[in-house]
Amino acid sequence: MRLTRAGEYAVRCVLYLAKQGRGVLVSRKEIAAQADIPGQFLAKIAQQLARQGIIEILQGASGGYRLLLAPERITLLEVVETVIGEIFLNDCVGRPESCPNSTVCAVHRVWCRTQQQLRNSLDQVTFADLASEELGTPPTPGACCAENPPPPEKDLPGPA
Amino acid sequence: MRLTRAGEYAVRCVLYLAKQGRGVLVSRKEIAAQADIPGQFLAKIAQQLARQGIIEILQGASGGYRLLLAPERITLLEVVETVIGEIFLNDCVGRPESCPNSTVCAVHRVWCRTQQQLRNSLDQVTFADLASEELGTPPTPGACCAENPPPPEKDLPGPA
DNA sequence: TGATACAAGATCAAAAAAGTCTTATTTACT
DNA sequence: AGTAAATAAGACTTTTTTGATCTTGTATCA
Repeated sequence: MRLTRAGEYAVRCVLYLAKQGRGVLVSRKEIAAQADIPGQFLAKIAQQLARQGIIEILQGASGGYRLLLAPERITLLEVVETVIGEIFLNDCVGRPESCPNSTVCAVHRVWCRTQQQLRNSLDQVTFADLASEELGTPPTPGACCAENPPPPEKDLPGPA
Repeated sequence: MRLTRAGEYAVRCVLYLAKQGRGVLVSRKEIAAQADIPGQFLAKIAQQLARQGIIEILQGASGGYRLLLAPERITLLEVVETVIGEIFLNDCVGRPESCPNSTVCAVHRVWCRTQQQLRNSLDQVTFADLASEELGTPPTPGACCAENPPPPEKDLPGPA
């Protein structure tokens, strides 16, 4: 139930490229070193990103990768799903046949709805947002998790 | 990036018990058969649910499981997290040390926020909702995924 | 034409998930 | 008390997924 390493690497890669600016050629070696990604692994991820049209790969000596699209047009969802496939919270959502009664199943509907919500959220964040936020604004102290505690624990009466 | 089978089974188990009514004793065998869960696997899952105080386990001949709480007080999130642990969309959220610059990282903040949103959504669905919806209301034709298509594909200009 | 850089698929290793097995304990019934 | 029926608990096994590397091949520049 979490992002895979490949997904994380893809995000790092695109973010690094976004920071350099669209169209700027960067060697795989540099990205791997700077973003802390195993070189060969990055190669495979990059190929997926290229197939998706997000980056362009230049071969040959002094080859490398560069961002093909404007960072404003690349969303977090896009990059993540390019690498890990469409996000499914539950098998039954992705493969209806795995759940014979999915049309009747109330739980099924909840998963569908929640999943869409999640995907929409990720689809609203662009790499322009991410890059600028990271270059400019300082940490925005406490804008993160600490301020968004998990839903309050239900006050269970405790095991009888 | 999806619910594990154990999580799915836990939901099925609790839902089945919720349909029978709170406090009604049901044998593990029956649950396993009706909800299509491997018996031994169910045993382990049930133990976790019991530890959490959601169900009660009765041993001995004519033993079985029963719902300890009112279905209105059990949320989908609770059941799921009881079995698979707290939901993390990304490693860096769960273990800040795995991402040295999490305070600066814009992506990190997005994951945090989105994760909270997801968890909140699941926390708002109770098993009373699920059970009643399944017993009463018919399929609500097309209230599901089909009506909630994935975020429109960004119109990528395609690989140059 | 050789050195450098990426491509692409095969392969390997480690981790997680899914399920099973075995032994022990608890309870009901006779 | 003794036996059968039910679950407990943890070890163990198998399968799948993930993460990463290796190898061979192709493209480009000097």
